[in-house]
Parts: sequence; structure tokens; C-alpha cells
Amino acid sequence: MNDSRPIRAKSGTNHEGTSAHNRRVMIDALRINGALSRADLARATRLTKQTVSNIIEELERDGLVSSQETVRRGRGQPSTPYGLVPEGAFAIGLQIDRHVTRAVAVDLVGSVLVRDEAGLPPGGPSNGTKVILDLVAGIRSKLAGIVQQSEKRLVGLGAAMPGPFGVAGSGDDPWMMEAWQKFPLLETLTAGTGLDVGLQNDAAAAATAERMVGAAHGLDHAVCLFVGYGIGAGLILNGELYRGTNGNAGEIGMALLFADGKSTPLEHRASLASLYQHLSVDPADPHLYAHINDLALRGDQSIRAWVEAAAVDMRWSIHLIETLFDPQTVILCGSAPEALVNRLIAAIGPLLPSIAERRGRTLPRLQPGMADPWSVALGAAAGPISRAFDPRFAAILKDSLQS
Amino acid sequence: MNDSRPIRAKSGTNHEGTSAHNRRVMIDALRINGALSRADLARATRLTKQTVSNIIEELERDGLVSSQETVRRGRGQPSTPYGLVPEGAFAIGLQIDRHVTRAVAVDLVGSVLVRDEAGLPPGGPSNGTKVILDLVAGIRSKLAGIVQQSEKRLVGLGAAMPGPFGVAGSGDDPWMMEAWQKFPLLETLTAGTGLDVGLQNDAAAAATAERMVGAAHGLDHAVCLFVGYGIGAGLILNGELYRGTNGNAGEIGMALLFADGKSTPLEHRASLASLYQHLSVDPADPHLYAHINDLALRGDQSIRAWVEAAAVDMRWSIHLIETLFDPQTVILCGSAPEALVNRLIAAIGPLLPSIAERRGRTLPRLQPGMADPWSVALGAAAGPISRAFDPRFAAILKDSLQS
DNA sequence: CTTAATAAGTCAAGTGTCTTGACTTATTAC
DNA sequence: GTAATAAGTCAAGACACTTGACTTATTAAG
Repeated sequence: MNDSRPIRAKSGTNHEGTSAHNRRVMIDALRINGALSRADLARATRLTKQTVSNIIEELERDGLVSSQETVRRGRGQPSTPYGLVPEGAFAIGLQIDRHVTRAVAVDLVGSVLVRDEAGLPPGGPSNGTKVILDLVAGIRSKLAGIVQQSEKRLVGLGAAMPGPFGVAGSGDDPWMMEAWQKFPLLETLTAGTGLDVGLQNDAAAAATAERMVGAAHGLDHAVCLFVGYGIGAGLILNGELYRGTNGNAGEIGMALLFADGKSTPLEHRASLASLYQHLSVDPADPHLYAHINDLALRGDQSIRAWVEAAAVDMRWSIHLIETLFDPQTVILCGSAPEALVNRLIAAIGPLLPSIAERRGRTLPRLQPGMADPWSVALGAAAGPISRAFDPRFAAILKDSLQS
Repeated sequence: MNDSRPIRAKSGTNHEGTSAHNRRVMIDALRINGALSRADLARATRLTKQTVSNIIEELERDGLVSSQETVRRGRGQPSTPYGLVPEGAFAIGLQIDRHVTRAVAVDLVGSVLVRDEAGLPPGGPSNGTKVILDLVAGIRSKLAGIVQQSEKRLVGLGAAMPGPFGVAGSGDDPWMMEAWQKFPLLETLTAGTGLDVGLQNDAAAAATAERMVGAAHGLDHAVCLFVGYGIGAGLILNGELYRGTNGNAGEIGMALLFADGKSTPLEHRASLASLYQHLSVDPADPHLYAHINDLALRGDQSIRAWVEAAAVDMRWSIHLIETLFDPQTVILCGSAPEALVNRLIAAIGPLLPSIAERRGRTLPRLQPGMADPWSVALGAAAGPISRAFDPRFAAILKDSLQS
């Protein structure tokens, strides 16, 4: 009996895990509800007043929360609300797109403090790595100029780029996203910045952003349909981003549609790439974003035609998302001109019938999210903040504790 | 400032939560790996030998694990493996289908000890409730005749029926599944049995079964495509069944397919219901199952035609599941005749290209699961066992602790 | 104005569960 | 026969939450 097969098991937990969880629960509660008193926190978390007091004291020492003015609420001693301190933690978010890379510095509550972008030369990682590392270095030094102790309070760097990861692709993309997808980006960024680095696809980043400061704030189940150069879905399931086995969950752009006996990926019909092709414009044109926004605002005929066609496919995508994920709401967002997203939303309705149609709904089935070229970078930055501060199963387990 | 808005927060945890988690982790490790020594468990769970010893001792007292013969593994003191005791816990599983209801008693390791079924009269809950409660009572008394203390070790009753739940339906189903879906089944079963009752849709139950004793055993991300009277997907995400906001996640049968300008739910094209219609047979015929199995085995022409057509839609369903969930594998199962499922699997291949095609795969993209009229009832029973013994986030939180 | 009711928050001792480090036991390798 | 190695135990210790009494601050009511 050769007993060298690896034993698979979840990790156990201990006091530290308990405490780490409770800290995270407090921070989460303050993020969702705004400032709360110790007594409020004790009731909401089911912990004792004493425990809450101890943890709040510790969080205050760590500069993550601070007390506000006391509030009189009827009989009894007035309560002292505690709120998150925005400058308690920072994260850098990095978006790598086809022709451009964007970086932001974000604080604990999701405000963008610094932002910068740079053009990405063609040629993939071999030409782009330095540009990216310089951009990140610049953001860090600008952040250090604005706030004290920023480097000490930097919890990590989140990177976002179009997926899918680790999949053999078509190889016909001159902007080399495939090269980026194969490139050991995590290792390169870790080595180049010394930070804790995470990587997700752009739709996931958009969902993370919506969860921290947008329409998915405080929701347990929400799906962001993200329209960028491609199209993808960012999945918030059970209050956490769902990544799938290889970080590719939600890559709805690769879903095949069948029509007229041929199959076409959704991405070829409903994405900025398809719009650019429809309009015969150069995707690398730096003024394209504003130009498209203009056209959309003016109701340009050519845009309208594309919107009408894309809306049909997106209506179906939303139907499918509702059917498979049963979310509380679907959020349409994008790194696409806002006017375009608004036209899309208008054209998508009314939605197809689905299990989402039920009595007693409080949230709309479809709502607009951020449509902003910076939302992906923001979401990328929200990743490390969430990893560091949000309550989640993995944070309780011993193998994640090393504080 | 009216401050009566409810405060939303996750619950905190304490020592009991820690301990509950560690107990569950041990049980899970023994379930996945088979019998393990205390030292093995300590290494796998990252807990200390002492902690493991204490917990094992407690689990042994509770009759959930027992020691086996010592094993010599080279130098050092021989180890004493501990394994799960099958009769350490039981659960009742109940399937409510259109024309029949089935119930099983299952033990801690997922063996079916007792099974029984009864025809369901037309008319929905008003006529069927008594049949169901009698069936469950019969199962319980038979179980009590086989094993000692079965009632004390009964952790709950899991019920499964076709979804979706809580959705306005078409109202054209003479077998009144819609009436069942609206009926307060949970309350009725709780009152009628005195047990802790859970409810899920049949595809979710099938997935739960595959996770406990089938092809999804020990996997973190797997999707079961379940072919029954309808068709649905049971989702294992992050090692747990994913239910969605209203327990309707995975209802892929309601996904609309567009062809020739019309939309049709997948269910109308790939499900036993569609097969029955194709064959013009009576779905209430009790011999239908064996009959279909026979036809499938013999390669009947009419079945082949349906299989070919359904396989096209199922191939697409699998592609979509891979694209949206990025699972380790997709499992095709059903409460459908096994020969039919085998024909379907044969006809579905080769699969469509998707993100699941990657170098270094170890699991097949599609594999057969249970195709057995009893698998849904088994999965229904696996629900309470999983809730009681599997490690999960919710089990750590204070609001779930009352032991 | 005085007193009772109410609620926030603190204090100090208590409890439960994991950890630590030394020790015992059983086996194989040399 | 002895050393090395690994399983498992013992007893004390540490840590984080809990308990219950107490203090403080405010409003409601007579």
C-alpha cells in the first residue's frame, strides 16, 4: 500500500480565524450600513457588546475606523457611531486593455484618489511591461504625495484584462491580448512592484466595482453584464465574486449563437469590437471613445442600427443569465461610452419572460451600472480591498492566516 | 432622523463556530479521502495533533467515526485510521414528481437503506399530501426496523421536486406541478413529520447526490445537467450547491432557444416530456420507464430521431454551462432510463469548442452520472446530511449555531 | 424638579477551544 | 541492539468570546 496519494481536506480554524472573521464582519457592516454604534454592531453581528468594543478599539488603533459625533436616539445614553476611515487602506487597480492601460489608486471606501493612463504599444508583453510598471510606479508616487503612510497601507495591486485565461485562442488578434493572456503577468507584476497581486477578467473587475460602490452594493446575488471591447458577465454569488475553475466563469462573449445554420460568438455581435467593425473605424484611435459618445448622443443612424441588433442579443443574454443564476438583479455596465450604454438599455427593454418575473420583486430586473472607462481599473483595485477586508469563508481558514 | 431601517450584517462567530467548523472539516476529509489517522488529519487540516485527537474522540463518542485496524507505514508508531460510521446519521429523501412520489432513507455515507414509492393521484397537493406523508412514515418505520436508534440519528428530510419555485407559470399542466410549486410544502412536511425539512429542485438534488457519492465527489466546481420530465442544471460552485436568490438557479430548461423566428424553451425540445410527446405515449403509464429503456437499448428508430435532435440542443447547453460556470466537469445525469442517457451521451459528442478546452485537463469535459429513477430522492436525502456535516461558511456563523 | 426607565458602554472574572512543548509508545533501519 | 522516526498523549498556557454587574447619559412621566 503506497500511501503517497495527497490527502485533500479543507483547512481548520482557530481563535485567529474567529477574530479575523469578526473584524471583517464589522468592516462589512460599516461599509453596507454606514456608521454604526457598538451597540448596533453587537445586535447586527450577534456578538456581545464587549467583543464589539474590543474589536472596534483594535480597528480604531489600526486606523480603519473612527468615531463620529454622538447621536441621541431617545432614552438612554447617546450612542457613538463609528465609520470607516477612507484613508485606512489603499489599493492600486490596473486595467490592461488592447490599446491602453489604466491605473488608479483607490481607498478603503472605493474613492479614486489618483488615476493615470498610458497607451500600450503593439507587440504584447514584451513591449508593454515597462509601460505598465512605470504607470503603476507613477500612481504610487502620486498617491504618496497626497496621503501620508500610503505605502504602509497599500493592501495590494489588482490587475484586470480581457479573458479568457489559459485557453488556446484563435491567434488572429494584432493587439496580442492572447500574448498577454499567456504571459506570466502575476509573477511579473509581483516582482516589479513588490505588492500582493491579483488578476481577474474585466467583467469580473466591473462586478467587483459595482459591489463595492455601485448598484450591487450589499447584494448577495448580482450579475454584471459588461460591455467593453468584448462582452462578459461578472458574477457576484453568495456575496462574493465567483471565478470558476480557471477564473473564466462568466465569459458569455464566447457563447455561441446559432442562426442561419452558422454559429457566431455573442462577442462578434454585441461588443465594442463589433460596433467598431460596423462603423469601420480604427479601434486604436484615441478619440474614438468621445466620438462614439457623440454619435450615440446625436442618435446617429448607423449607431442606432447596431444598437437595435445588439440589443436583441443582449436581451437574450440577460434572459439566460436570469435563468441560470437567478440573481437579485442584472446590472448593465461597461467600459463603453455612457450614452451608448444608455441607448442599449433603452433598446433592450422589455425583457424576455423568465424566472426573474415574480411577485414581490423590489429590485428591477435590469439596472444601469457604471459606464466609465475607469470602472474596470476601479474594480481591479476593489479586488485586493475585498480580499483584505470582506468576510469570506476562505479568510477564516488556517491556510489563509499569517497576519 | 428615524433610525428604524434594519441593519444588515453577516453574523460573527465564536469558539463554538470554530469547533463546529473543525468537526465538519474532519468529517469532510474522511468522506473524501476514506479512513485517515489523527496525524494525517492534523497535517491535512493544519490543526495540531492534540486538537485533532480531541475532536476525533468527541466524534467517536457521538458515533460518527470509528477506529480501524492499525496500519504500519514504515518507521514510527503504527497509525490508527478512523473512518466514518455509516449508521452515524440518517436522512430521508423525498422526490415529488408528476405521477409518482419516491422516498428513501440514506445513511451518512450515502447508502440507500430503504426505498419506496407511491403513485400520486391527479389533483395536486390536496390529494397528494396524505400519500406523501404516509410514504415518509412508512420509510421511517422500516428504517427503524433495520437499524437501532434511527430516529435519534435522523438529521432531516430533504424534498425535491421540479422547479421553478414562486414563478407565475402557464397553468396548462394537468398534473398540477404548479399547484405543488405554490403549495406551502415546507410547512406541511415540517408539521407532518416533525423533522427539519429542506426543499430543492430535482436538478439540484441530482447534483447533491453526485457530490456525495457520484462523479462530483470531492470536486469544487461541477455542473450536473439533469434530464428528467424537464431539464435543469444542478450547480456545485465552490464545493457547495448554489441555489440563487430563490432556489431557481440552473433552471436551464426555461432558457429560450430562437430558431425560425420563434422562441422555444429548451425543455420543450430536450426532456422526457418532449420524448413522450414525440412518441405519443401516456406519461402516466407506470411501465413507460422500462418501455423507453427497451426502445433505447434496441435502437428504435423513433427514439434515435429524438436523441439526435435533443443531442444538438444539449450539446449547446453544455457549451453554455462551460462558458458561464467554468466548471471542472459537466455531469450528465437524469431520472431517465439509463440506456437513453447513454444514447444521449454518445450522440452529444463531440462537444462544441469552449473555454473548457485547455491543456492539462485531467477530468473529461462531459461524463455520465447517475441515471436512475432513485437518484433524485437520494440527492434530496443528501441535502440534510450535507447541511448537517459539510464544512460551509454559514455553519460557522453564530446565527446557525444552536446545537 | 425629581425620579424611573432605558440604552450605551465598561470592568473583571469566567469559559471554551486551540496551541505548545515535553513525553511515551511502537515500529523500522542500520 | 541501538538510533531514528512517527503516532499519539499529557498538562499547562494562550487567546478571544461571554457573562453579569456596574457606570454613565439621556428621555419620559409625575
